[in-house]
Amino acid sequence: MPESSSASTRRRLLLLDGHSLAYRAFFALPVENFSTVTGQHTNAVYGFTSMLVNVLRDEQPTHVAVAFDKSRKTFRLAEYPEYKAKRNKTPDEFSSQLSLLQQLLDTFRIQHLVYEGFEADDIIATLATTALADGFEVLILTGDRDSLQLVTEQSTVLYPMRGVSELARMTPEAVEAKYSVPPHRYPELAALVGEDSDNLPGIPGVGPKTAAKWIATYDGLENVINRADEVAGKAGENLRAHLDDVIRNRRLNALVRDLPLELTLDQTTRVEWDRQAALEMLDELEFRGELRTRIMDTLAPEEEPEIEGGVDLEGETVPAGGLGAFLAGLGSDPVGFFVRGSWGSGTGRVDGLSFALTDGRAAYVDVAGLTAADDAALGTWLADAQRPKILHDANGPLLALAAHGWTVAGLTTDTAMMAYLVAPDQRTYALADLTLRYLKRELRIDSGDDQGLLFESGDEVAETAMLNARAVLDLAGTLADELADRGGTQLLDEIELPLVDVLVGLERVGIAVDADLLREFEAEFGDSVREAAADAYEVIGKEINLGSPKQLQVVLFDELDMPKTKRTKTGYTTDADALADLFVKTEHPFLAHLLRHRDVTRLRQTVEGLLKTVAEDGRIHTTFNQLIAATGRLSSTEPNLQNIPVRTEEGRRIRQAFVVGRAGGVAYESLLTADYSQIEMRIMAHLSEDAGLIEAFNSGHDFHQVTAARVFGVEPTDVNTEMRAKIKAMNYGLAYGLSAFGLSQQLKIDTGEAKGLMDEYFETFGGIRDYLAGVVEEARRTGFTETIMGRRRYLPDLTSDNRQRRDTAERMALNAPIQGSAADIIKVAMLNVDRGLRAAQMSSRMLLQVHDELVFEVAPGERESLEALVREQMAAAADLTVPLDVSVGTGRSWHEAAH
DNA sequence: CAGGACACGTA
DNA sequence: CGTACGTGTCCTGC
Repeated sequence: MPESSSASTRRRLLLLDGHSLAYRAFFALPVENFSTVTGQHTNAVYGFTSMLVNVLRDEQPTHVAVAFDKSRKTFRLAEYPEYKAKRNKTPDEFSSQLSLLQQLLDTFRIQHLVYEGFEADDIIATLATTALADGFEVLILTGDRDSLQLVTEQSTVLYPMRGVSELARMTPEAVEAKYSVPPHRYPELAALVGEDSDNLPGIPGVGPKTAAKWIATYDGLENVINRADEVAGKAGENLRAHLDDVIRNRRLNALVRDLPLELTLDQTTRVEWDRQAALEMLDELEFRGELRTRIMDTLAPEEEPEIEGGVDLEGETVPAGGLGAFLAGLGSDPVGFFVRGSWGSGTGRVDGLSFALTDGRAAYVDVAGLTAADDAALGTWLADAQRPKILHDANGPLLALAAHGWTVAGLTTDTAMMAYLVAPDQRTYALADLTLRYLKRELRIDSGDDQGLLFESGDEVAETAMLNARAVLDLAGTLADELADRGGTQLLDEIELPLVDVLVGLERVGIAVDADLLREFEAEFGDSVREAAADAYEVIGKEINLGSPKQLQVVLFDELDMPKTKRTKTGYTTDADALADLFVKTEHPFLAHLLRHRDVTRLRQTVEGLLKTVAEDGRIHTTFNQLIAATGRLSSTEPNLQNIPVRTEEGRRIRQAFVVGRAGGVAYESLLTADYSQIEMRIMAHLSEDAGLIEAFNSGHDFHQVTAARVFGVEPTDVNTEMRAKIKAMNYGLAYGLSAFGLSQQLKIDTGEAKGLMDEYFETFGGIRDYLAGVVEEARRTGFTETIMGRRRYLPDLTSDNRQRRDTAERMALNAPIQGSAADIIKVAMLNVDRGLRAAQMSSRMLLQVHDELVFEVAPGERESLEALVREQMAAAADLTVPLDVSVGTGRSWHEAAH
């Protein structure tokens, strides 16, 4: 932002030609390197933004505006039908970026404007003229040389050279030096020379040198025209022959300086950005890295936050021995509670705690300084369900507290959780981001006192902790209203919030592994990797990096001259599907060795990754993230235990290393796995109310077989393997928004046949077709999809103009209610199983959740009762029109417990 | 050294 | 040109 000292004396207006700059950027930056996951191209937006940011940073204008062309139908076209006629049709990849660019400017709160029938240049000329008359200094950033006529001592044109990073500073001297005419005569020169890009032909054989000489000799174009008879030579002849063109050129390249614009100069004053909105916009554009930093750092520095009033905190640090008295004074009002510490892998450490109350009081305690009495008092307060506590992203803090020996009751809400349920597509729910977004204030300590922080110990750690606790408290109210508006309160209170404790339990317990066996696998897979590599090298006669797609492409497509596969951004794919295809076509043994190498390398990596995470207790403690998946699923990290191989026997063996463990000197008896069979199709049957599908589930026979029989009109016993496989692929693909093309790819049949198959399927199960169409239609109308438990996912792209974005959003809309309802159901099952285990005072423990599967450790003597409990609670987790079928298996390892 | 691209594991 | 994730490697660009 402009510094206040000079803002009153120095007013500097920056004007940009949005269209010409974006157009330049479009051709300067490779479009294929700039597109979002949804396929929206962004190279023009990127290049424009980069230029804009640099100029804002380097020139520090006090005012700024961007002009765009309205359409090609300008007064110039009306006068001269050939105007800009040579210009190629604007590529669609460019046009779609203009509205995006305007959105970006809105987000950055920068004025932009168009004027029907005129070009961006004319708008700029008008604004520049007004501003100069008003004593402004003017900067014009444009890729259009016509604007050079606007250059004066107070008005400079910045003209992009080569690409988008270098700007030529066109002052009167620079114009004169480059074109040998003063700026106001530049259009006269251009009229003589012509302008290719505007399809304005000039005089044949007359370039800038000759034109400049004439203008100098005769003192301006008017005299050149009047005294054309005097001009000697061939060029003079041509001049006389093309006088009309020159006059027309001059008329057309004169910029209009007096458009009746509604925008006043005052309105172009730079205003501070909404940081959060800017960040969201950059997220949407997938602008990361350097440009993002440059934008945020130079133009929306955190030093100047948009604060709506400070926060009054009456802070204190609780002295040693005084915690009991402090906590007693908290009463039963909700407390914003913040835990300073670290956590992960099923454990953690608490360094400090802070509390914030609605009356403005706040306090911080350092855990290292606690007396035994403090510790006990804190334990009592934490465990008291009648003392309401609000946490932000409670999972980690609860792990840390638990590691200290404290258990928490009375967690009434979780601010990160609420933000997730309100908008599950967000990338993070960091406290500072939410504070900015929902409370419109920055979460930070200011060196000044403008936050109204009354606490002045200079202890930044304590202050920060208290501010955080206060932010949590304040956010809770705002987010609770927001969530209630979206109908998510029950989902929070009855499912997500109680689930936190269950997940903390799973993470703390972990799952036992046989590390020795893992090491054996590591060695074994390592041997296989070396063998496969050696075999591969032998075939091609040299050693390359088999893990490098780039090197593989050289070998496969250049040296071995194999047929090209599907394109990727950087070349041709070498994925397993493509390699398998190539093998069918070429039978080249290199491919077999390469595929083998891929497989065993992958398995070795998986095993190595697991070994690295085995804790001292001989168990692996994954972290279940509850706030990641937009559909409501959990995710698992460090390590991801939801993607342990199972499809191939070789990979499945890794599951032998996940074994039954022991606790408190007692060996558990086995692992038990329980999973829902075809839960997504059952949800589909329930939601679509398709009679045929419901009947298929109630028949008790093999689901894919029964549905295949219906589609093909045969008896179930007459369904062959191929028919079943096709319908199975359909069944699975339905919930993903499968296309005929996708189905044909998967089944390796032609698209016509796949189309026929889909038609036949939808003919048979018309309820499904109607349901799927209805889901998308309703989501487009309401803006969101909803699961059976009321979990919403907002999909604004359903109304996008961009086909690819819209199609993607439609598939998300098809999938979200199905996948999300399945997530709801297994979460309810986890809660009920957990309650059941505690109610029956059983020692068996839940260990893992893998989307439709739960894994348990069976305490001695509890196998039957556990199986009964799990079956009952999983089946009863939702009341659907079809039964929820649960299959159970036990064994001493995850592998053996398969069924 | 960070981060994009690619590949691939699961439901 | 099928949804939802997490992780490892290679390799480019700062």
